[in-house]
Amino acid sequence: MSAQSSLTPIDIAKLRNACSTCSVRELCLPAGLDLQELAQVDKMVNRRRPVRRGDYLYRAGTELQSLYAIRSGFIKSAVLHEDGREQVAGFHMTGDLLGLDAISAGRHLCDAVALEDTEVCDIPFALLERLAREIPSLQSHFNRIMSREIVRDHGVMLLLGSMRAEERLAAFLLNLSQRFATRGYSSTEFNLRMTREEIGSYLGLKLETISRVLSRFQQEGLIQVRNRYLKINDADALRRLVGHCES
Amino acid sequence: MSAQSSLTPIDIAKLRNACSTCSVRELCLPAGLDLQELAQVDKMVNRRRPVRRGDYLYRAGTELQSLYAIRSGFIKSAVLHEDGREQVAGFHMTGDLLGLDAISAGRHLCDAVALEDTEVCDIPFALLERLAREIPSLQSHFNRIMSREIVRDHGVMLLLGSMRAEERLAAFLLNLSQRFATRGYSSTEFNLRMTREEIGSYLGLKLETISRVLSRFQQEGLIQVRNRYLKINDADALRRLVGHCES
DNA sequence: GCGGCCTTTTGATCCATGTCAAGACTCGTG
DNA sequence: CACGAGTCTTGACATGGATCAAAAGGCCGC
Repeated sequence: MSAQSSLTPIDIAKLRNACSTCSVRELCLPAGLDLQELAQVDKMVNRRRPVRRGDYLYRAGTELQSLYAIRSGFIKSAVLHEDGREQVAGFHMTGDLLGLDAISAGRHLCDAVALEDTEVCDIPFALLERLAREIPSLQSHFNRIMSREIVRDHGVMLLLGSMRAEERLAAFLLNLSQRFATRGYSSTEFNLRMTREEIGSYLGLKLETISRVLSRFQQEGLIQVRNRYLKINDADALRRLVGHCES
Repeated sequence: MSAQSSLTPIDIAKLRNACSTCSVRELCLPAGLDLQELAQVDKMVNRRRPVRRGDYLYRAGTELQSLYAIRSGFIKSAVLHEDGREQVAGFHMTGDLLGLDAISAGRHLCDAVALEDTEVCDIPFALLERLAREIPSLQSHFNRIMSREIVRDHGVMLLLGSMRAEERLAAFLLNLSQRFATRGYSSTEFNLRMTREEIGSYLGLKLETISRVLSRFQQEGLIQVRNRYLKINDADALRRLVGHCES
């Protein structure tokens, strides 16, 4: 199916570059593209865009133009209630693909805000659909990405529906830890990019509860926290806390 | 793109039949298929399968073979914790497509159990992917279905994360009501297919709470309940209760 | 039609988390 | 360097929903 075996080292380097520089390894690396396909993908994803801390990547209600792959940085997505409350739907980091929920209605249903200076790759959705039509493995991979998002959401539902505050926060920290590890950063030491309030919103808890539970974890020696800095001392203990509920 | 204009009345009848009899109007109706495509879809979806009340459609851990479109009946999907607790992830009725979360890992991650005698259409996933490759509008539609599932999940997350018991139950009843209406049934009078415990699991509440809130709604004249029978007297009041949080 | 099991209702009490409030810390800016 | 806004911590108290318990009602097989 693929002409992968005919790739020269230069092609491979180019491919690797196209993927890693644009954080679409998520999207194209496992797809097994040939040279021509590569050129197409190259064209598609070579539209970088910086988003400064506090700026919106997109807002609820706007038309879906592109999906966005995070090249670097940190973004939260959130739905806004009419009464001003906001519910954080997810935190996204390097390599994550944003905007999937907009495909359904053709317009975004949540806001995406950068929590630190961020660079994304702009992936025009129409172009992606067209390309995926021509490159079956790309389509197949895209299906899996969508499905993975559904699985992730089910995990959050489980967390919100059946875990207590301590369990939720432990699960959250472990999840962050693991995602940093996957990206080559320390799994035990990192800076939170979000406020206690945002964590609380995501976990269905109030900011005071987040603060209290973090303090308790620290007292018990499981972690060290100071403001946004966080160090995990005893990941196993956290895992035991989460106990029977893995997402 | 499509040869739709060349369809004879007979073809159209056949198409309508293929769709309505198998509850894949969800999947194929909006796709604008031509005759040959129709034949292919026909082949794909003409595998019906009955599932008796209490039986599993699939179990967590089993390999993904097919997606399932519900032709009639009622199915719950649930993830099982190691400790035996279960978390209901969704209730599904006629026309719904099940199994999307399995695409990610190639195996099912939750159980699907029939809450009443049910008939589903078996849609081999490999075949669906192949067909979608040949019929762009089918692929496009499938993307939207996946996205819609993500949107639905976000709605549940919002409900679990930021609504109180009364609001959750009101939202749940309105959602059921609306889905029955869409399918041509009464929006105000229907039988619940699930136990209080299952509702509670879905909404992140205990069965006693469900029972109590239902009783309270009844006292206030919003609904009438007797066992599984439910009648909505004042949908507007329920909507006001849910207030600012629409999913 | 009876007996047993599952589901539902309702009451009493408890507890985890929310709410309210005060003060401390942090960081960016004038 | 001081100020002020935003963020975080901690305490006291309130409360929604969980838990425990008992009894009633419905359903199914015999």
